[in-house]
Amino acid sequence: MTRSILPTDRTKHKNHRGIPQPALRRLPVYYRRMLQAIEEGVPFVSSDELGKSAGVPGAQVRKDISCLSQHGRSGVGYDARSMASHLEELLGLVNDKEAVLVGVGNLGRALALYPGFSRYKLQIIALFDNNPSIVGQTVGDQQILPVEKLINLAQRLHIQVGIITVPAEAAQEVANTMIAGGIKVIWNFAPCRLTVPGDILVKNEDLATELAALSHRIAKHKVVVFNKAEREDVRPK
Amino acid sequence: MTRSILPTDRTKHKNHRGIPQPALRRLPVYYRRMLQAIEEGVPFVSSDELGKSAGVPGAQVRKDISCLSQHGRSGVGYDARSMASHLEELLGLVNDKEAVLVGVGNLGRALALYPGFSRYKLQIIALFDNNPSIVGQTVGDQQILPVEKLINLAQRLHIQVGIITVPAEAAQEVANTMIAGGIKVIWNFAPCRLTVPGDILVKNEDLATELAALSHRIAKHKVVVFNKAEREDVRPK
DNA sequence: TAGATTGTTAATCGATTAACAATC
DNA sequence: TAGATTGTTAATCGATTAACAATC
Repeated sequence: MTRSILPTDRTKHKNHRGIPQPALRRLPVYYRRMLQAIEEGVPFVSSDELGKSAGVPGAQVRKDISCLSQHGRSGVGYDARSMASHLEELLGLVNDKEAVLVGVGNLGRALALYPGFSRYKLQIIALFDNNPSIVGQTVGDQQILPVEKLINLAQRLHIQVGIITVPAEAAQEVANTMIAGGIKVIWNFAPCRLTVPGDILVKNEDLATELAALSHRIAKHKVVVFNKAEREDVRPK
Repeated sequence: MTRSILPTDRTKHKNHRGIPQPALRRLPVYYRRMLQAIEEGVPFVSSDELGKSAGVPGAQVRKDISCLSQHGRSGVGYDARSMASHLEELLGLVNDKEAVLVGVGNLGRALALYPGFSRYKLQIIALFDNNPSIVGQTVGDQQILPVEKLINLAQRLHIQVGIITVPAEAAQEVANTMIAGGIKVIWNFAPCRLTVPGDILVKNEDLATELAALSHRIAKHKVVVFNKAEREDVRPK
């Protein structure tokens, strides 16, 4: 009888990585639905109702919420107020998150001025660019600073988040600079993968890739619609 | 013996919905990697190499590519040129896709000027807004038109794609207008779900939701990093 | 031939959905 | 009590990974 501390150990690490990704992406949708309910003065929302906002069945919603330490009331639904504040906590929407943004082109400008961010407590506290002709300009009420000042500023203010909105070619170098400045989370809008140390969290937001995938579906979509019409034509009576 | 044309028919509709979503989102990444190889003059790329760009193992890449009608060469890899042009075809990057954009705020402006789109043959051929103070202005070389002109223009030019970059409150109405203009694919950047007929394809690009999910991971991330450091401190020797 | 890498099958993993007793 | 809706288990579905014979 060999004592085995080998892969044979099949303990299900149920919350090994916490909430599963797909569920995590639905929670903000539930959160918004709850805010809506509160605004409308509706005190409870059912799982089916929540499911409609996210495009999933009620069973999925109940599963998602079951990994929270939050409970609904049988026959009634989920308490909008308590669920909303619980989700706020869980999603970290109550924590201030300070960010710097590098690359003040059109996209950078748009993000710097996007009102949705401050609602979720993401504050872009400094803008950087390496183009001398725009350094010194202001966006909103913020001056654009030269990239050379990034490391020092990020370190001094213990910035957590860096947003990259430069062209793909420059993205890796900007990432390196951010990391040198102690930034731990990078939100990358450049269409490329970044190489980073293991303790850095990178979230890619790649519009070009999204468009390429969408493009396929557009082509496909036309065919489907066409076939549908064809079938209707052919159908007797 | 009953002839059954019922749900009992378990034919595996392998390509029922064509390429699985997750694979579809990786293909553009492979495509970009192939372009890079071509540029570098490297004629073949292996599945492991492709996997690195997408952050998946080589086996996954081979699986993904196996649903294309494209084949690699054992012991060598995939031909960069032939694979690139095949992916271009499959993803519909060769087809011209004409789009209109409604909501010329900062984000709309950024998208209208985004160079990545034209590379994939998405052409934004008209910009609309309902704010009289910006109607008539130009962005790039395009005039901003009043929304009232959308239906007519979309119908006349058989526009396929509509891009929504208005605030959440206005998004549904804009979507309705687009649909009335015969638009079949909607790329929605407003943080809300749209209600549309079944033959309309909606792709949501919801930055606020992404941020909320990211926010959770930021909070989580700090804990993980902290624990790691803790463990290192505690470790003997 | 020897070495590398494919295409594919089978095993694993994880997420979605259906169903229903428990509960308000 | 009757009706509605939860929380959870079991069944299903689909995607990822491992492994390896076939092939260049």
